[in-house]
Amino acid sequence: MPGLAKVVAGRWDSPFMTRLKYFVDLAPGDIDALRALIESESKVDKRHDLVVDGYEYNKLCFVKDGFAARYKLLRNGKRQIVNVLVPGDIVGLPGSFVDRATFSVIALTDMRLELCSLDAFVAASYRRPKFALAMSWLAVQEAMTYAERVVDIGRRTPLERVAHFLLEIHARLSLVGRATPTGFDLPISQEVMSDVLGLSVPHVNRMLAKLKGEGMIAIADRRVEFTDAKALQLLAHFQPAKLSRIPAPIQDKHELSA
Amino acid sequence: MPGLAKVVAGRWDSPFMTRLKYFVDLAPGDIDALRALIESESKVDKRHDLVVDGYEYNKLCFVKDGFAARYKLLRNGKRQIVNVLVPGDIVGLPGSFVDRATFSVIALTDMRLELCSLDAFVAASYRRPKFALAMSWLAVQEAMTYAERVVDIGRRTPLERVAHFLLEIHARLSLVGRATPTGFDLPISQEVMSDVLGLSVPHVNRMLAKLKGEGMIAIADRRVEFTDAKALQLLAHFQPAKLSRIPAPIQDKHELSA
DNA sequence: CGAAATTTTGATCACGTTCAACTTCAGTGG
DNA sequence: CCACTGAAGTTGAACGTGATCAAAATTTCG
Repeated sequence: MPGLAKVVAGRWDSPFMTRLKYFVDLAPGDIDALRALIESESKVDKRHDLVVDGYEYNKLCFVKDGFAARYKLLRNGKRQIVNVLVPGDIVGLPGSFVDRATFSVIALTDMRLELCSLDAFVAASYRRPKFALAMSWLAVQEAMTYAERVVDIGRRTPLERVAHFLLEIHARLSLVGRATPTGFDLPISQEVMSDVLGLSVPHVNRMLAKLKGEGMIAIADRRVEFTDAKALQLLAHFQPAKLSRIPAPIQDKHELSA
Repeated sequence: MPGLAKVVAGRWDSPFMTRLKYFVDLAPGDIDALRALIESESKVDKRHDLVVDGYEYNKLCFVKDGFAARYKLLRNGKRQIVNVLVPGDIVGLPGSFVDRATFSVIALTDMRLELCSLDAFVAASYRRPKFALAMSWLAVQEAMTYAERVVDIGRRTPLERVAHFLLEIHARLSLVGRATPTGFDLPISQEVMSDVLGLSVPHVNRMLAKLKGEGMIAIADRRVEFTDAKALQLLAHFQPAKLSRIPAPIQDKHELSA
């Protein structure tokens, strides 16, 4: 709703598609097939659940717009968010691959989604193995995101954690064209951040204040600007991982598209 | 070397294969093709590196025997282990899917490995899409393991963490037949455990002592026995996630094997 | 405008780290 | 057989960080 991203979109501007193109060659036929998998679009309002812990869920559900959080609620009332979903991410990864989802997903903002059933995707994968390979790559990326968060929470100081988180979100938003080189909109509360980083709300607040005080970031109106990206990266020890490309099948060269 | 596991193996007893069978139907032809992908076997001694952070690595490398740890070393000297690899796990997941590995892997015990190049696997996947789908499922499982660890470290108490870790390893070893219903061999030091759980060594020691004191576990000679599995599961809030099966392609029914 | 959510600040305190010493045990050579 | 060595496990004391609780300030939204 806020007039932030003026995405000069093509007819079918899907952040998911944008993400795919970084590591897989998609022939026109592939793109059409992928498009055909999208059953429908839907909107979900802020604060509404997308997936509930313990229920079956079998949609892939690509995020077209908005933010969401994948989390687990513990019986002591505490909540841990394992990942913040941004445009291009898949809601049902990993939830749709198990009998009963073990994590819930909640919308942090109003969202636009593209629905796709996992069964349909798998069926398509048998005809186009490339799709299944792409799913492997996506799942690997998901795993790496989590692994990095484990390091964050386990062994980095609270200040480093906050810095690392901001850099990670920025990198992921950049991939789908939702960030400028030095800043991005971050429409999430500090409470959410604290549940991502395993800290208390007051402490997140203090760490953010410290980053501001040291001139590394500026926050205004839920927009983050890196005022000293170099220092921030040094502090957070941030090293973005780049997925390798999926090798093409060894066959007729002339079949490959430009 | 310690004469603990007398694996009465078949001709080709691969824990990796065992794991696959839980979620994918493998026809005899599939099994042969998979077998053909194994280039060679190799051994790695305890304390030796399998993957080094920052280097290219393009093998999948299935663990046949032994334990390893995937970790990251921070510049302050701290180490965070993001996952303990057990038989049936894949060393190169996710390391081989990125330009340069962002995590290192070290052998915690002497190991036996089955080598398989990622390129060969991908090539095979184009002919047998089922392989690529299986890889997706495996990567998803890896992601879920990490997600659970994030919850562990972020919001569970140290006592719960230790309990949860023991239950998780037990569940994973059970899947590949390396555990009894109530116990398993855990040939890793408390220092390793502390780096998995984001705790200090003395504190891990205290928590283990507490679990023993409350009669939930018994440890002797690097073997863990659950003396009160019920209480342990309650404490850790352990809920094992079960992968769904990969749907078969929609075609001639008679092609399916028993 | 009123109500609710969020951000900010402060004071206190418990938990888990840190550091150190000591024990235990396996392996090794005198 | 027993000292020597190094790795791993155990215990204790002191300290500091970040949680907790509480309250105020600020913003958002119905």
